[in-house]
Formats: sequence, structure tokens, C-alpha cells
Amino acid sequence: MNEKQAPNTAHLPWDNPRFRNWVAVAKAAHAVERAIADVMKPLDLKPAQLDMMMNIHRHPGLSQQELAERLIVGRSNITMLMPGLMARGLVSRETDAKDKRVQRLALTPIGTTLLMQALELYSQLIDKAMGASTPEECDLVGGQMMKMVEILKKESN
Amino acid sequence: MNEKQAPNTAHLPWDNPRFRNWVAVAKAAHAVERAIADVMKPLDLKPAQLDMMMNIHRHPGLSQQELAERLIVGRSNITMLMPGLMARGLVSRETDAKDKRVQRLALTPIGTTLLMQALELYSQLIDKAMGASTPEECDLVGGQMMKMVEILKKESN
DNA sequence: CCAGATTGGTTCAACCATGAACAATATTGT
DNA sequence: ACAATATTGTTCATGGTTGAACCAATCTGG
Repeated sequence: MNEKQAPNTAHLPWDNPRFRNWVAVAKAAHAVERAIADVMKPLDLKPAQLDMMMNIHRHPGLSQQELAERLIVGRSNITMLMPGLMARGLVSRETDAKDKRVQRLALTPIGTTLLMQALELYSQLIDKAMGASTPEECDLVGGQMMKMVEILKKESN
Repeated sequence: MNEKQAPNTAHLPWDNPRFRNWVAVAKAAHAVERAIADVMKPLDLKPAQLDMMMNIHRHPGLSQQELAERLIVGRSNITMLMPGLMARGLVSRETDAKDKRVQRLALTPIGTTLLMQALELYSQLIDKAMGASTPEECDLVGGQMMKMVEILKKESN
């Protein structure tokens, strides 16, 4: 009946390979997030701001609503972060002419420059962290993750 | 041989396979985190609390310091969450006899029961989300992630 | 034995993220 | 045309997470 005092390994979800492996993913994501925060301190950019700027760069002119969807984040979150980025002249915002409700976002030249510096650091960090993986392995990992996001998107409707 | 490392070559970091794929990992982790929060609402457990309980279950008698290290989280975070879990009778805490500084944590029977329910839901969610992946693919993904955590742990010292 | 350095934990103020309630603007059905 | 409805973004109160400052217990090296 009674096992040793060592780690508790009753037969439950730990036997599930998917579950066990996902826990590793979650932990890695958390670890990288913290490492990113460290690396970005010199640029005074936080992970959330970096994510925003990355998406604005890739999809210039998107609305705050679209941005929130992409980041899987509440709309109010965008609203709260925008003033800081605009005050630093990194992001510009103008109301759409056709629909005065929507605010269209874009990076300023200064924002673009800063983003490039940040991405360089980001990329270096990831290269280091994933240095033990071949490009093929990385592609497989990334592919699995994209599938997951798709499935979750469908589920959540 | 001694080519410059091209600071501003045409390499938008999205050309970097590792980087591009990592973004997918981060997004999936975020999406799952939010899905977990939803699924756990009936049990009134938040992801952070769930993570804590999972670790206490696997390593009964660990200290708050050790727990914080495992979760990659500040010590104060543990301190702030403990009262809630103890008030609900989910986690017990007692000061170590040999070293009166350390607080040793354990799940109560109630806490264990609740954790099992939570893990069942968690496991189901992950099974759904990773349903498109074979166990082998999951193992590869999990393996890569564990390598990353190891690398980052070394780097951060 | 004891002064200084270390370690485990707590407190606190600051900052982030969130959802609900709201205002302004579009869209739709009749 | 126009009253319901929906959508976009903001405000606000709440709760989570953090690092620095702090206290108490322990360890270290004379």
C-alpha cells in the first residue's frame, strides 16, 4: 500500500504522455518569458509590450480589437498599454475614417528601430535556449503548437 | 573566415526557424493557460494555485523556497498565495523542527481530492488540445522543452 | 563565543491583466 | 426612417505578481 516517502506518483494524469509533456511546455514557456523580461530590461520593454509591437509590425493598421484577439488578451489590456507606447513615440494611433469607432495602429520609425533591436536579442535568446534542437525538431514543435492553438480556437466558440 | 556577424542583414528574425517556432509555443502556452482558467472555474482554482498544488503533491514536505524555485516564481508569490489555500483547508503548513525558518508544505486530504478532480479536467483539456499529435510527437516536444529549461537554468546563474 | 554573512519567509508599494459596466458609433430589421 | 442591436474602445475596481526592504533563524570564521 504505502509507497516510499519519495515523490508521490500515484497512478493518475502523470501516466498520460500528453499531459506530462504539456507540463514541460508550460514550464519552458514560463522560463523563457522570465528570461525575455530580463533581456529586455535595457530596452525598457516588457514582454506584453514586445508582443504588441511584434503584431503591429506584422499587421500594420490593425485595430485594437484585432490586436487583442491575436494576443489572446482582453481589449481593456490594449487600452491600458497604449498610452505608454504612444508617450514614448513607439506606436501611432489614428481613428479610421470609415468607422470612427476603430483605432488603427502602426509602429513609428522609432518604434520599428527599437523593435528590431528587441527582436535581435529575443532571437539570440531563443537560439541559445533551443540550441540543442535541430531545425527539423523545432519545426515539428512549432507545428504541433499551431495545431493546438487552432483546436483551442474552435473549442472556445 | 572572419566575416562580420552582419548586425543588420536581411534577417528579419522571422526567418530564424527557432524563433518563429518559439513564438508558436508561447502563443499555445498562453492559449492553454486561459483555457485552463476557464475549465477550473467550477473548482475555484486558478492556474497558479493549481501549479502549486501539483508540485506540493509530487514533493510533499517541500519548503516555500523550493516550491518557488520549481515554479520559477518569486518567494513572495508563494507567501501571498498560501493563506488562501490554507483557509480552504487544501494545504497544510508546519515549521520544520530542525530549522525553524523553513515552512514545510503538504496537501490535506481535501486538497488531494480537489487536485485529483482538477488534474482530471486538466488532462482532458490537454488530450483535446493535443489530440492531433501522436504520443511520439508529444514526447519529442516535451523532450525539447525540458532541454530548454535546463539550458536556461544554467544560463541564469 | 560571537560578529558578520546567509538563508527562509513576510510585508509592502508598484505595476499588469481582467471582466463588467459604460459611451460612442455603426448595422440591421421592419 | 428609426428603434433595437452589435461592435469598438475606455473606465474602474479587483486580484495577481514582483522586487526591495525587512525580520528571524542559522551558519561561518575567527
